[in-house]
Amino acid sequence: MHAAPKLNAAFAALADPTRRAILARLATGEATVMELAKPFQMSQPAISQHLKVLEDAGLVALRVDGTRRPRRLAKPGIEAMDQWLAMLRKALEKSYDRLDEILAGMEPPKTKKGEKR
Amino acid sequence: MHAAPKLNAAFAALADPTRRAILARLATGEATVMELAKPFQMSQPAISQHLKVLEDAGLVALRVDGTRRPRRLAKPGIEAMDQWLAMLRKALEKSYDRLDEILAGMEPPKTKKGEKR
DNA sequence: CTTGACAATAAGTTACAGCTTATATAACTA
DNA sequence: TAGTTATATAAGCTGTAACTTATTGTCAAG
Repeated sequence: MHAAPKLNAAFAALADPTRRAILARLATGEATVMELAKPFQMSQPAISQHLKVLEDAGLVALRVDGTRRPRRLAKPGIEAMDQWLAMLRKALEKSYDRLDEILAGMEPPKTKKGEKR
Repeated sequence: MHAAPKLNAAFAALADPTRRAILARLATGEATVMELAKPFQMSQPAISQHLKVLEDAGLVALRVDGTRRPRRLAKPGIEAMDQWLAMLRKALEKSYDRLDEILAGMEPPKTKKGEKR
C-alpha cells in the first residue's frame, strides 16, 4: 500500500519554526542530530523529538551509521503536501482571470430588495 | 508592510482536515458559513472558529453581504506556503540526480577506523 | 417593530504539543 | 574493559487547540 497521505501530521510538522529550520538545513544535505541541534538553544532530546515528528509525518528519513543517525529529506511526504497545495494554487489561477478577483475589489452586486436567494 | 509570512499559522491551519475541506470547497468558489458547515456534523460556532483560524493565517478572505459573510481563498497566504515548499521541492530535484539518492539505496561508505570526522 | 435567519463571541472542558531533566542504550576509542 | 560520544526514551509541566452549549448582534422580511 502507498504510505498513506498523513497530511495532518505533515502540515502540523511544518507549523513549527524549529522543524522548518531543520528541513531547510536538510535541504542542503544529510545531517546528524548533533549537527541539527547546534543552531538552537534547545536540548538534544527536544531536537530528537522534533525529528520523530518529522519522521512520523513522512518528511524525513533515517540512515544508520555507527552511533549516528543521519537524516535526509523524504521525497514522498513532501510531494504529498506539494500536490495538495497545487489544488489551491490552480484554483487561484482560475479565479484570477475570472469573476472572484472582481468581486474582491469592487462594491458587491448586493442582493436587492425583492430578489430571492 | 507586506503582511508578514505567518507561516506557523498557515501550516497549522492546514493540519486540520476540517479546514482543508473548507479550503477545498472554497477552491470551487465563494461560500457562506452555513454552506460551509453543511457537510460536517460540527456546530456552526465550530465552523466560525475554523474560519477565524483560516483568516488569521491569511488563507481566507471575507466579504460582507447583509447578514452573510461569504468567504473566498486569499492568494498571498497560499502563495507564501507554496513558495516555502518550493525550496524543499527544489532540494529534492537537486539530490535526485546526485548523491543522496544513492546513499539511500546503497550500503553506506561507512567511516573507516583511522578516519577523522 | 417584531420575527427569524445568519453569524460571531464567551465560557468551560478535554486532549495533546512542546519543552524540560533524568536516564537508558549502543557503538566507537583508548 | 572502562570511558566517552551519539542518540533515544521516560516522566512531568504548561500552554493552547478544538470542540461544546449558551448567548448576543445584525440585517431583512413582513
